[in-house]
Parts: sequence; C-alpha cells; structure tokens
Amino acid sequence: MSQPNPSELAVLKHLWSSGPQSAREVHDAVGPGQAWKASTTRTIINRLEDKGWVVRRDVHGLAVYDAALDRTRTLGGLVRHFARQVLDMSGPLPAALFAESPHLSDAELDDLDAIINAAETQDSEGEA
Amino acid sequence: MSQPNPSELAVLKHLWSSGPQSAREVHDAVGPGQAWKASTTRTIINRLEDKGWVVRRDVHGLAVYDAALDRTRTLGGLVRHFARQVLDMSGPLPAALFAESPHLSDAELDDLDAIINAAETQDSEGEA
DNA sequence: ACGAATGCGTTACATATGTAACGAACAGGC
DNA sequence: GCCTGTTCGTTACATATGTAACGCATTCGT
Repeated sequence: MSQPNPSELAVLKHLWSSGPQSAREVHDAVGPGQAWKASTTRTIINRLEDKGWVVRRDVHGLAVYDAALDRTRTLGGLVRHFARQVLDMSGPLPAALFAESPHLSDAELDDLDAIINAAETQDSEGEA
Repeated sequence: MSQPNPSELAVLKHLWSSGPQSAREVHDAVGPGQAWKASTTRTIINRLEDKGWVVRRDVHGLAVYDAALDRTRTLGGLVRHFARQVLDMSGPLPAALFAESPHLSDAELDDLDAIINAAETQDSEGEA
C-alpha cells in the first residue's frame, strides 16, 4: 500500500487541500514550514511522481501536479498501520476519534471507518 | 525526544512486557515475527544501546538488556507526534482512544493523557 | 536583442534503516 | 584436551530519506 513518508505527505496534504499546483506553488505553501529550499521541494515532488503518487500535467508549458492518491484511503492506511504496528490494536478501530483532524470531512469520516477496518486488504495482508 | 524506529520499537515492546532479556531471549521472541536472523536482532539491540534506549547489564558474563525508555512516555510521544504531524490535530487528544492498546494498562492510560497533552515539552517544542 | 528570472532535468552526498556475515573468544560435553 | 555450540565485537552493504546545488533552456521585460 501507499505509505508516503513525512515529506511526501506534507506535499500531498497541500495538493489535497488546494488542488493541482505548480512546483512553485507547492513550495510557497509547504516549503517554509519544512524549511526547504526550492530544489528540495522539487525533489520531493519528483519522487512522488516516480512513485506515481502525483500526476503531472502540462499546462501551457508549465508542470502542474495533482495528487494521485486518495486522501481518505491514504490517511486511513496510515492510521490503521500506526494503530496496528505501534499500538498493537487488533480489533476494529473507532474512526470517530479522528474527527478532530482537519484533514477529514464528515463525509470522509464515514469512508474512513470502512477503510480503517474492512480494508485489511492493502496493509500487511492482501499485499500480493 | 526518543522516537524509536519500527525495529527498535519491536524490541522495546518486548522488553517492556517481559523485563530484562538476553539477546537470545529477545531474538526468540521478536525475531520470528520480524523475520530477522539472530545477527539482525543483535544489531538492533546494539543500536538501541548506542542511543541509550536500553541499558546493558552483565549477569555472570551474559549480557542482559533492559529498556531505558519509559513505555508510556515513549508510546505517548509517538501518538502525539502521529496525531500532530500526520493528522494535524492541534487541540488536546483523547487518551481514551488508545484504551484498546494491550500495551497500556488502565493506570498508564491516566499518565498517557497527561503526557499526550501537557507535555508539548519534548516533541517539536521544548526540544532544546 | 539582451540580461534577469524561472522552470526543469540531472546529479550529489550524508544519515538512517534494514539486513546480515564473519571471526575471535569462551564454555561444556565427552 | 578437543569439538561444538554460543556470545559478542566488528564490519558490510543496499535502499530510503533528507537536503540541496548546478547548468541549460526558455521567457519576459525593457
């Protein structure tokens, strides 16, 4: 399953909330917070593209990137992984407790519940 | 703050639940689950020792290791970090969320609440 | 038309992490 | 006393991640 690292996640989160962005736009938004130089931001974006986690579109000669991963699935996967691997929780996880996250809308919380639990299909398990 | 990586955490969790153990004992317990060769288990233990996260004691010539990190503080730190960095939760976090974890006793859950929240002292903040 | 700014591909290098072998030393069994 | 299993220190190497510079091509302002 797609487990973006912290740097990649920072970029993805921006794309999720702001939609398709150019490298410069991404940098202006997340660069400062990460204390990245522009070239670093670009490297992260390139690696995301290599992994197929963002798609690149050419808009009048300018590269614009868009998240290729689904926000809820990705966050849900990270949550499930954390709960299982770090806290050794095995049963169903209560998604409602993540309602605090500004990254998840009410609608998404519904999906999250399903994803966190039912979908044992793309974490440790159904990897094949 | 102490943020053990997944491998290190696997070893620490075993030491926390089983108490001081020899390298062999640790390996017999966590090696299979991690699909580690004995030498790999030893490497992880050595790195933990280098970081001062386990202490080594000599028992009649045999090295016995014990966790030097507090279980609740460590887990709490990981939880706080995850909630803040991954889910961008900023307010107080409900410790009850982790009641499911077999790694935390009821008594520890009380501490956890305090640690997760009040102790912004050793994550991103008071690092100095 | 020319210089400055910008976008982008390429390349680099350090540290962290995963994963493990090798060899010396020592302890017991026979 | 010798073979064997065990312990432990040392060393190694690949991949992942953090972090960034460099140089070329292009564009835009003047």
